[in-house]
Amino acid sequence: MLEGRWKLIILFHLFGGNVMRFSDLERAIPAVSQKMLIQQLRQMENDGIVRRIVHHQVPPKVEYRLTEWGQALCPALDALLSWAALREEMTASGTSSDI
Amino acid sequence: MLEGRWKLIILFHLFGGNVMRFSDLERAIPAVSQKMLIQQLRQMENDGIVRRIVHHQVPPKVEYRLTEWGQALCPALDALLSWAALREEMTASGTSSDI
DNA sequence: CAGGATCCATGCTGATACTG
DNA sequence: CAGTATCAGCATGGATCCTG
Repeated sequence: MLEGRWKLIILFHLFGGNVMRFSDLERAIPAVSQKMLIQQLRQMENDGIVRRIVHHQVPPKVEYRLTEWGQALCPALDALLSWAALREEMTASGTSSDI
Repeated sequence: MLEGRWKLIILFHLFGGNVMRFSDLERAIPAVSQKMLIQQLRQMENDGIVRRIVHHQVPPKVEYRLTEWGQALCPALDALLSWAALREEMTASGTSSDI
């Protein structure tokens, strides 16, 4: 469901009702390849977390946003983030958040 | 941190302060191989999520439990579970929880 | 009982090139 | 712009056998 290196990173960019185009996400996450980006977006689309909106134009325009259910994930991920942050209080190890 | 197929499953068995022996975990999670079980336990030990307690006996006895920080993960995972459960209310798709 | 060691299959990942 | 196709590399996962 949420496995895959990029899912969470993508979600963080989509939270708060953010609507992003494919190229927006590419720019926001420079480390990801197009293949991985589209792959993980498609998976989340199938899982009902992300909604894909195609605007039939030239040039093409495709937007991604969270579904209602996807938005509901927000508090859970916040809890995970604060858990990860809690570690730094206890150990002061400088590695940033990989959940 | 929490990647790997078995981490969450292991954690669920350890929550609530549960103390389990290696063989207990093997029995509780029949699908996991010994190699995977020990590997993921070791990783979580290194990450400070799980504590490993060796009793020097014959036969050997090794117990696993959560660290303080590991216990702190509980509410976050609960949030994830209720999120997953929310799906069934909305879609009624019978697939059980894979997060 | 609680692992360690080894070998092997799979799959995820990424770089690159191409398309409607 | 928003993808698709292809190929290669490495990590992950698993089965089996062995040990203190």
